[in-house]
Amino acid sequence: MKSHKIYATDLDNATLDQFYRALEQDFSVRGALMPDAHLGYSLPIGAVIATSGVILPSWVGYDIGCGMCAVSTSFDGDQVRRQAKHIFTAIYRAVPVGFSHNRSDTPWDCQHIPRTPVVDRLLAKNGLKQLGSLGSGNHFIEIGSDESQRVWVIIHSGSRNLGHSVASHYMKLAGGGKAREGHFGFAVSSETGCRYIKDLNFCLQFARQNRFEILRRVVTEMQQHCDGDARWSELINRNHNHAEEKDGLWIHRKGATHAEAGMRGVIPGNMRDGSYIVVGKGNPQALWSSSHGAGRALGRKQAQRQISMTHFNDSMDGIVARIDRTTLDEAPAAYKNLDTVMARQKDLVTILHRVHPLINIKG
DNA sequence: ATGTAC
Repeated sequence: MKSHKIYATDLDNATLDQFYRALEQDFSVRGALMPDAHLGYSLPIGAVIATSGVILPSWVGYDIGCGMCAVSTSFDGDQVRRQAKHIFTAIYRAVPVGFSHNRSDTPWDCQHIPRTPVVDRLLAKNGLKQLGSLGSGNHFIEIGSDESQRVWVIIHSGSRNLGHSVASHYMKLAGGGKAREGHFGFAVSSETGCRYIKDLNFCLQFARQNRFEILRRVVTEMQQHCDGDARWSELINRNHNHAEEKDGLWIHRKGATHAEAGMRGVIPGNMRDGSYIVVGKGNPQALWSSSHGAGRALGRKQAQRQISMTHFNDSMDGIVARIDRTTLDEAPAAYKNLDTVMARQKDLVTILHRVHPLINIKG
């Protein structure tokens, strides 16, 4: 078996099998499985695999560049608490959530960023309308307060339909039509491989710009109700779905955060327990990575069946959030314990701050 | 993960 390190302790066989099947591929060199790992398609969520000369769209996934932004602010926590319901309502007016996007294009100077006609077509269609939209599922906006009562704004979102369309396009190309299940990739020096890498990198920038735009809108809305601003120069941005070249290998991270020594990151838990702001240790055994969250304890359907609305309501006491049947599969009880996950990755990241939610926005 | 069509 090739060199690998597993940081998860409660893995099911299906997830472990999926990881080993990926690692067995000829082009796989080394692997790591983060403490929040669970079953995905082709590669588990929370897996990191280094390959030699091959890049696989299915190992990056559909939401290319999905990730986190966080910024601390000069807002006063008590004022935010008092205005929380107003801010909550204002954000839902300013940021499209779920499947929706903006009515008009969001300005973005992206002419200089390389891309192929695949991306150009999507931009000409409605790509720029998607900038500043949140999406659905586990994507969220969190306004919270840390151990020093400092207010943070944290965003989890990705490359929306643009990234999804790019990913689908290249997965079909790689798999000859059957995109999802196999370990189909491109030689990185092939023409198609170069095209995928170019569009992948564009999508990483697009996802980052999407989070910036959401952050800008959230802070603008907060300023209608409170005094303060973001400390923009200290903005953190980390994506957890990408592939990047390092020392001649292609490192695929699918639901895993890049965590080089000194690199800051954000590890979200759930809508009640909030998020950790961390700094990487650059652990080579973990392929310079950490978890991307707490990980799900229950699948979405299972969560909808098992968790009662009463329990969900009670567990969210004191936090302004959308608490109804549409967000039940995002209830705190659907996720693993965040502190257990953090304990398993103490050799991967150092904790800088703990942010507890005041307001949570979901699609 | 994504809206609306291989």
